[in-house]
Amino acid sequence: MKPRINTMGELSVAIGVSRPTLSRFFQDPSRVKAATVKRIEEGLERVEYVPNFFATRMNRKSTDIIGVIIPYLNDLFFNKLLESIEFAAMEAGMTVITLCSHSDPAIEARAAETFMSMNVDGAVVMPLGDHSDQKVHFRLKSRLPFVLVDSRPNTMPNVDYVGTNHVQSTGLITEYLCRVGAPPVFLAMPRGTNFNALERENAYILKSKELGFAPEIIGTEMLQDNWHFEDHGEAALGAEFAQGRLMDRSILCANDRVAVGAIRAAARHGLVPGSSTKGGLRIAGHDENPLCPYLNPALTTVAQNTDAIGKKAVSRLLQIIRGNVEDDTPEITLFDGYLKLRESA
Amino acid sequence: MKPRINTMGELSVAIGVSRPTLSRFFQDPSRVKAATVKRIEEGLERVEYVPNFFATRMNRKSTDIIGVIIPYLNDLFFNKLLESIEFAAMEAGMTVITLCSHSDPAIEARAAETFMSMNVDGAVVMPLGDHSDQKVHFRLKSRLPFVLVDSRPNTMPNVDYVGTNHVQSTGLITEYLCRVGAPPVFLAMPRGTNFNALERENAYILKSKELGFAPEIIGTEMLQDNWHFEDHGEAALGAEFAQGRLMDRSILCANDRVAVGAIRAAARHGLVPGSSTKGGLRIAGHDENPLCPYLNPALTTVAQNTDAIGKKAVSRLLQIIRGNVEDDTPEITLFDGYLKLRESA
DNA sequence: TCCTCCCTTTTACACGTGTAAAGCGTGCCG
DNA sequence: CGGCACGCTTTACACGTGTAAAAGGGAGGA
Repeated sequence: MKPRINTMGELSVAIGVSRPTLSRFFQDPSRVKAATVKRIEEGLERVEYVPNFFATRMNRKSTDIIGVIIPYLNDLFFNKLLESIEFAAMEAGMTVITLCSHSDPAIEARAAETFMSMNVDGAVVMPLGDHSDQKVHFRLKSRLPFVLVDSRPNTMPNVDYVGTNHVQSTGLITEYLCRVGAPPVFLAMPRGTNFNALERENAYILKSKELGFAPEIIGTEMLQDNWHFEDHGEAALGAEFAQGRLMDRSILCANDRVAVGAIRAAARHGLVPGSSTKGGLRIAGHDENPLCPYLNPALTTVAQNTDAIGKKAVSRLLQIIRGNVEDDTPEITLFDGYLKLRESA
Repeated sequence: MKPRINTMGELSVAIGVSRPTLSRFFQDPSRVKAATVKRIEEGLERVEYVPNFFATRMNRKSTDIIGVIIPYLNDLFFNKLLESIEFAAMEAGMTVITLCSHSDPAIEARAAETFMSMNVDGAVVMPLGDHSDQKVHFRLKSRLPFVLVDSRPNTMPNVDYVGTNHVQSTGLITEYLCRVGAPPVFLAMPRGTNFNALERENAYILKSKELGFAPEIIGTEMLQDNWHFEDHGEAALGAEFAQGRLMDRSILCANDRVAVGAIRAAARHGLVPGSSTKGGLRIAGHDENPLCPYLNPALTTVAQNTDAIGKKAVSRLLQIIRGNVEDDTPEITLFDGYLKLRESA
């Protein structure tokens, strides 16, 4: 076992280089002459030393940390977004610390406090649908560079935001469904749960006017008492099928998890949604949840460009952090969705 | 806006309470007289102050942080495990910091260094199947309380470990499949990728000897060049179906993600695996991935007790941290799996 | 009125590293 | 050989909080 060394001071006597030089070395080796770098690196080979994370961050003007808040862990879509954010931040040399709200506004609030107490350089927040405490977001915004991602309360128009253009994305899939069959019915989320679902619903109505068909919307009420989107989709569409309705229609779901439930409802009624069957049931979703290709039938959907969203969120944050902003006008960036045609529609 | 205060020193003059008393208050209000607590709390109402996370952790003997390493983000099973760990740690008053390996041993190694530099009280690691650099785990183990979770290299028998008893769990589903139909074929993972899959394969062979049938194993070779377990399952079973084989057998898959692919392969060949069809194709998995109930058909599987595993990992870690261990014998805890009977088998 | 106990304040030092300023040694150039 | 620039060392102070020891103050009891 190598001898263990706890402080930079001990290390400096152990390898015969002054402490300030070591400090510069650990921050950026190029600030130290090559020969000295070699001597330090050889010394580190013979010894067990790790600089103290807290001590280093306490004194730097910048902590090089980006805090990310994710709403819950049981949804691969958010994990994909998180992955994209983490890679973008890694590339920029930032350390990412992720905290999860676990569907609880109180936990989200605590996470925000933790980030403030850490003096993170900036924060990326994916909110809890309608359930976030907006005071928490305002507080974060007032204290540090802050970007909202994925969804946005309509009461916060003055915050940097990166997301999907739901008018475009929902319009795209609506047009597609009209092109290959009868105009779709919209399977919504219950009221008061999810900004994105409501935006898509409105985009669907808009597109229906443009194309000249009468919008039909189901699933606006909560039939289930739990919070699983899949169960909501299954219950809402199942109720229609039970009355013999909609069995040969196109169903556009507010998101993929609702669509998963819709497909289950179809299976229970002996129906197989599909693009190949002429004039039959079709089901489409929204988001491109990673499990879409593996469903039976594989789910046709509109992909959100999670890669672009994550990259943009990080680059915008860095722009604010580094002060490369002429004015403090918040920037709203919306990426287009793109069709993912599979078996279900 | 409330006036912003940056240090405990400023706060102490602002509300007229000495700094050491404030320090005690923030660590544990019960160590301060009730009247003083009230005065401090009233003061905090009028002022904007957050204690510095780094400064507090630097000087305490204990950082109250548990570090968790998760192998990748695109698998809900690990997220479920993480959720259980986070709740258990939260209940114990610990802060959890999670870092993701993103399938890359180098990133995993960096995460381990980060935890060591943070002086976390302990670390929970879910390894990268066969791909973790074991030196990293040994290094962590030598420096701090350390528990391995979910999977374990056979070269690390002397480390605390919490997981599932695969002999029991695989035996259970094997027995079930034998009870309701012909003895199952085992759909394995390619060699050199996954300790758990191999353990289950061995458990299957063991049980086949006990029940007196000849084990049949497919999928030990990698047909796909990518790393998606689902694609492996689809390719391996699809190759059998293409030859007209196994179309009326029970298929026991090494895990649920492989089973997802197996179900896809069945669908492509016009087969519907199911428990209801007499003598027909059956497909079963292992793990109870959260998406199992939403597949078509819903996947029969053996659930790992993720809740118990997460709780035990945290409680064992706390036991080591608090020194409540008589000797340093590593503790191996294996929980039983339990059947989740659904449509597919 | 005095004593005692409890909680607070005061004072001082500690944690491990960042960072600025001044002094020193070395090698290069003319 | 003298001068200069560069990079290192030395020295000193800073960050924000933990923590220990000693001194102070107020309430309660005798």
